[in-house]
Amino acid sequence: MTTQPKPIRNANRGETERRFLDAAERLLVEVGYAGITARKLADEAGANLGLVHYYFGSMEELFLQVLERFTNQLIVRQRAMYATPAPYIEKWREAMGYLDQDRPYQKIWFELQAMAWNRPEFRARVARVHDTWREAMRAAVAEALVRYQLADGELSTEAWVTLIVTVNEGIILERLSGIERGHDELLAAIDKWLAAKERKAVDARN
Amino acid sequence: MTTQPKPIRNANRGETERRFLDAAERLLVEVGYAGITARKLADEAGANLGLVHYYFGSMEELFLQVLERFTNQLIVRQRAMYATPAPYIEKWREAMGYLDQDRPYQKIWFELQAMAWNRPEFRARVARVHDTWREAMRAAVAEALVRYQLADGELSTEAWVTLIVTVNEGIILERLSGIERGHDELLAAIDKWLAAKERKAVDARN
DNA sequence: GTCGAAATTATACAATTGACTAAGACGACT
DNA sequence: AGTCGTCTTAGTCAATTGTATAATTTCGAC
Repeated sequence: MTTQPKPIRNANRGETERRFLDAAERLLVEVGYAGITARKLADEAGANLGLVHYYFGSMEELFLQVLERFTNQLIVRQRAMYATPAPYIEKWREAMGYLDQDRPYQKIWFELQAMAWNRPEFRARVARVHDTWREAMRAAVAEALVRYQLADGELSTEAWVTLIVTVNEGIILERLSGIERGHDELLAAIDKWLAAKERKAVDARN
Repeated sequence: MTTQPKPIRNANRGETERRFLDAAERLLVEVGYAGITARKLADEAGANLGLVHYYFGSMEELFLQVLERFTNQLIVRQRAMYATPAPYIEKWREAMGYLDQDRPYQKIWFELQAMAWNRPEFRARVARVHDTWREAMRAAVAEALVRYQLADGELSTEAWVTLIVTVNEGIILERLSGIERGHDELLAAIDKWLAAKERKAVDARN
């Protein structure tokens, strides 16, 4: 009896699949989803065209796996960022750091979303990711509202989350079209405002 | 001597061109830019395939004209909205009305933007439209800041404009993926906040 | 009604597309 | 070394693509 609990597969399978998914992400950045063909993809992955069919069955399925893998990583990162006990301003600053550094990441994410606008199955996944993202934020924002004495203001936690998320998305969207006007100014003002709140919170604690 | 100042063209030329551009917009809503082919387009326009080449030369040129025409209309509407002497809250409410009613319009605009992410010529046009949009807003926002006693707050006019624009874009983006969570709540809170400011402004004037 | 330019149609074409298959290479096991 | 399933390759296929062109129709000016 073969004692292997699972059927042995050649070590290369996962490796090659990964190369395809990586290549797809690079091409999303370089040419956008509409410009990706099976041949370009195989070329970029340094693999044979036939493997697209062998591993994924179709381009549709491949894109779906790209979406799955990418959004999983996205969620992991978001959760890690918001789950720390650090005061909100630190999380905000980390998020703004991503906003500046991760341009390719953002291009991938928005290309996937644009693709999803016209594919119900993809849309559902994108919607779930958004929900998960908001959920990861909510506790941190709720905490911040208390810490910064905003809890009895005009905006509920849910409204604050919406405000924060949409501003972020809007900024990314504009940057994809080469628009940066006003971004730094707004973000600097928010940072300054948060810093003042944080200072006040620290003072009150002493 | 023929006294026609311009060579006579069949009356149908402009009409047919318009049918193509209209059809392209409908298809942007229905299937997205990546799903538009010359044949689908001719079919949707109720015209012959050959006319795409006859009138536009190429699909690229056709899309460019769609972008031009659409953004021109967009700018006209934005300018008209912000150029009135009405208090800011009315303009805000009108804009929020568009946000709810003009879903197809938004889909067209975002598809064109997604298309532009990977085409420098399109990107430049989109960037210019964004600038023009902000410009149209700026005066109205600056006025509002005075009227609502926010002029000496933490945010400059430019920062306020960025905030307003990005929140709008973020909301539209989320809705394209079927996400509506928190939108109404945030918008209602903003409306309430603006209404209070407006009331105060009217009272102070009496 | 005839003429000629403009508009429209039908058709053709080369190139590219996603999908598929048969044959061979590889690599871990006995 | 031999075996067997996995992986990889090269090549094929029908369908679709954007573009082009030749033939036809339309329609206002004369």
